[in-house]
Amino acid sequence: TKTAPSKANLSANASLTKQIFPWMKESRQNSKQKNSSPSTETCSGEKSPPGSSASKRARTAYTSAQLVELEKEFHFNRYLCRPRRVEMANLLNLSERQIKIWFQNRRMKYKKDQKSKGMGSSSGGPSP
Amino acid sequence: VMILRSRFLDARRKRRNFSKQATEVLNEYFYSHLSNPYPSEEAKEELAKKGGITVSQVSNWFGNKRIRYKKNMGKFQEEANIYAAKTAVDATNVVAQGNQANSPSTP
DNA sequence: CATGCCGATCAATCATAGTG
DNA sequence: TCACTATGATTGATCGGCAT
Repeated sequence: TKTAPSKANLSANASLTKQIFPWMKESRQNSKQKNSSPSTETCSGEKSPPGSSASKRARTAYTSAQLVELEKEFHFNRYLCRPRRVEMANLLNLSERQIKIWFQNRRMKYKKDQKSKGMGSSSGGPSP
Repeated sequence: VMILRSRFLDARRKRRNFSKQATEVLNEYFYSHLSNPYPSEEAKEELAKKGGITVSQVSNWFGNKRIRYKKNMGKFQEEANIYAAKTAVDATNVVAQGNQANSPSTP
């Protein structure tokens, strides 16, 4: 509570506060990051994996309209070709990178769903 | 904003908290591997079996646990001590274990 | 050497269950 | 009955590895 920043200063281990293992540290965006610099980039403008400077990785909430289009396209093709990706990007006002990532995540979700549906005997579990 | 509330029919609606048994098994593993709380796929399957939940649920649990633990370690102190006492595995140096009996430096 | 995909995670957020 | 917290699930986006 109280948006106390408290970046966790181990403050020694008064009682038995184990330790601060690496995974507990500020993770992500730490090791390295590729950045675009050359000219001819495949993707549209969006080419600066965050980390250091601008465009922080904000969880842009896609509108239902965008999701409907993406979902529709996914049912048509689980994989997108370059040209199509460009179209979608302009149509939905999203970067090619975002479209690519959305499809990637969607495929993973699809695979997960297929798995859960594969099992479950006749009268599956969650049936009230 | 209001345009996005189309999530009113999401799947994450009806949620049930895990059984005491499941929570027990998960916490036991988490705190006994606090140095590296990343169970392998096999370990997840075993935890899922012991807790009577799915592997995905085990993954979700560890994902949430890790983030929430590091976000506010102080809040879990008590819990940590309780489970830390139960098990001992905690191999802060599972990797070091190998070289200890051999060459100290990494070739 | 660049680009796309996969698998695992992260991190923010949603929606509900619990608690006082 | 209500505010606030605890917690399971969803998902946009990143990281490392591998294939093309």
